[in-house]
Amino acid sequence: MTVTRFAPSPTGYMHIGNLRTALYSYLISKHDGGKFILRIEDTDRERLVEGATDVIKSTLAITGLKYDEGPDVGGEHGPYVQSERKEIYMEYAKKLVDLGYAYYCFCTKERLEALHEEDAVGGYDRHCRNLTKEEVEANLKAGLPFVIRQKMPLEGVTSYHDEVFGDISMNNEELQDQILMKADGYPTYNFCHVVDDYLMGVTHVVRGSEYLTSTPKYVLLYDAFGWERPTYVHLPLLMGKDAEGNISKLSKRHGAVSFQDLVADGYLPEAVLNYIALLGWCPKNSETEFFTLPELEAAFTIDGVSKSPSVFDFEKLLWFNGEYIHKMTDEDFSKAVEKFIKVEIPANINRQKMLSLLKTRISKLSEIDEKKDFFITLPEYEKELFLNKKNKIADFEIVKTVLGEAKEILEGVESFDNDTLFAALMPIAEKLAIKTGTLMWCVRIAVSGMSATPGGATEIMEVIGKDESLKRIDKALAKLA
RNA sequence: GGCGCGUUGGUCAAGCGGUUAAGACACGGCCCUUUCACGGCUGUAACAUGGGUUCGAUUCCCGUACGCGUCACCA
Repeated sequence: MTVTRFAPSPTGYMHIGNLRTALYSYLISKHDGGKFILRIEDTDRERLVEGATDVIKSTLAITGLKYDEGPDVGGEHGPYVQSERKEIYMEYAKKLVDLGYAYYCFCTKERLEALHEEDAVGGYDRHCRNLTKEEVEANLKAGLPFVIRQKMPLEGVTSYHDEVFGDISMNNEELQDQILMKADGYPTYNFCHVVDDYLMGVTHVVRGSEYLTSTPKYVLLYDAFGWERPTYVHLPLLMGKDAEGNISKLSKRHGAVSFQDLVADGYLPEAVLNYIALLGWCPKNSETEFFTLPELEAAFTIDGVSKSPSVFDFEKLLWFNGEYIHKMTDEDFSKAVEKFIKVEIPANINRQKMLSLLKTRISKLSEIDEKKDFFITLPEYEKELFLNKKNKIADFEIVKTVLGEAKEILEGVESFDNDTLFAALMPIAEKLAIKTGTLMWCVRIAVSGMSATPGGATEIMEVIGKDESLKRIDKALAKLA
C-alpha cells in the first residue's frame, strides 16, 4: 500500500509551496487508494509559533486534503507530533551509536564557531569522531552536554533513485557528520523524519527539491539500520517574479503567498488547489485544465511531474478563480461573497439580481465591494459622458429627448423586471428612428453614471427599482437642462 | 567556492530521434452584443549556447553560459 505523509513545521502560515507539496503527497497516495498521514515536525523549539498547527489543520480541512492518520485523528503509529515522540529518537540514536554509525560529540558551541570562522564552508572537523569508549563514558558521567552525530563514510559514493529527478549520486566526502540529536535532547529533522517515516510505514517520501542533495545522508541512515529505503519523490520549487521581472523562490515580496492570504483576498480554495496542481505537474492526454480533487486523484501520476521550477503566475490564478466563480450557483455565490460586502445593502436594491449581474464579471470575491457601489449610490459624472461616437450621439438634444420619453413610459410601468422594461422602452427607438444601442446608451448612462457597467440599462433598473431609476433619470435631465 | 539539479514563446506547459514544435494564461484583431463581461474565431511569440553521436537532433552524450538548490544543535 502506498503511504505518504505531509510533515510541516508549525512555524507560521501555510505557504502555497507547502500546500502544493501536501497536495501532491496526498494525490500520490490516493491515486493508489493508499494512506495519507499528517505529522507535525515541531522539534525546533525556538521557531514554534502558537496556533500554527491549527492553521495547517484548517487549511487541509478547507482544501479537502483529508488525512487518514494524524494528530486528533489518531492512527496506529501515533503520536503524530514529534515533540511527543522524543524518547523514541534517543533510543534509535543510541542504537545507531552501538551499530557504529553515529557517535557522541562534546564539542562546545564556541569551538564550532571558531571552526566556522576559520573556514566558512569547511564544516565540522570530526573532532569527536574517534573518542574512545572510555572517554565518552567519562564525559557522559561528568554530565557534559553532548550531541549525537552521524558517522559518514569517508570515501566512496552514495546513490539513490528519485522518481522525478532520476539517479542522484554524491561523493561521501561531501557529506558532513551531521547532528542527529541536539544538546536539548530533541532530534534534528535529519534524523527524526527518517525514524518516523520508517516507523509510520511511509512508502513514498514527497518533499521539495531542496532536499535532493541531503537525501544521500538519509539513505545512509536507512542502510545503517537495515531498513528498506522509501521511494523518493522530490518536487520542483515554486518561484515568484518581482516587479523588475527577477525570478526567485516564491516569498512574501511576490504578494500573498499563504493560502489564508489568498482566501482572504477572495480566491476560492478549489481554484487555488486546481491552479497549484498544474504548477509542476501536467495530466496525460487531457484536454481540460479543470480538475476537482477526486479528478486529480484519478489523473495524478508521478511521471507527469516536471523537474524544472515553475513561476507562480497570479494572472492565471486569477483567471482560474474567475472561471470557478462564474460557474457557481447564484446561491453559493451569494453565500461566498457575503463577507466581502462591507456595507449594508439598501432596501430598494434587488440583492439577488445585483449579485447575479456581478457574478460573471468579477475574478475574485473581493472585487465585489467596489463593483457594487454604483447600484447603491449614483457616482458623480459629467454630462459629456452621454456623448458617444459609436452610437452617433454628438449632442445632448437626442439624449434629452430619449430620457424624456423614457421617463414618461417608466412612470407607467408596474412590473420593473428586465423583460418588461426592455419591451416598454423599445418603442422609443422606433418612434425616434434610432438604434437600440443609442436608446439604451442614454438610459444606461443616466441610471448608472458610468460608461461601462455590469449589465445593461434595463438590468440595472431592475436592480435599483422604480423610484431610484426615475430619480436618476430626473437628475440626468436636470444636468442636461 | 565545492557539490547537486535545471534550461521549449512573457508565464504554465505537451513533446520522450523524423511534428507545419500542441494547448492554457496574458497580449493584439475580428464577430456576437443594450455598454462591460462572457462566449466564438483569429493573430504575434519558443527549443540558452558550442561541440559530438546519427541518414536525421528540441529529444541522446560532453563542454560553456545562465538560473536555482545545498553546504545549521532550521526544517
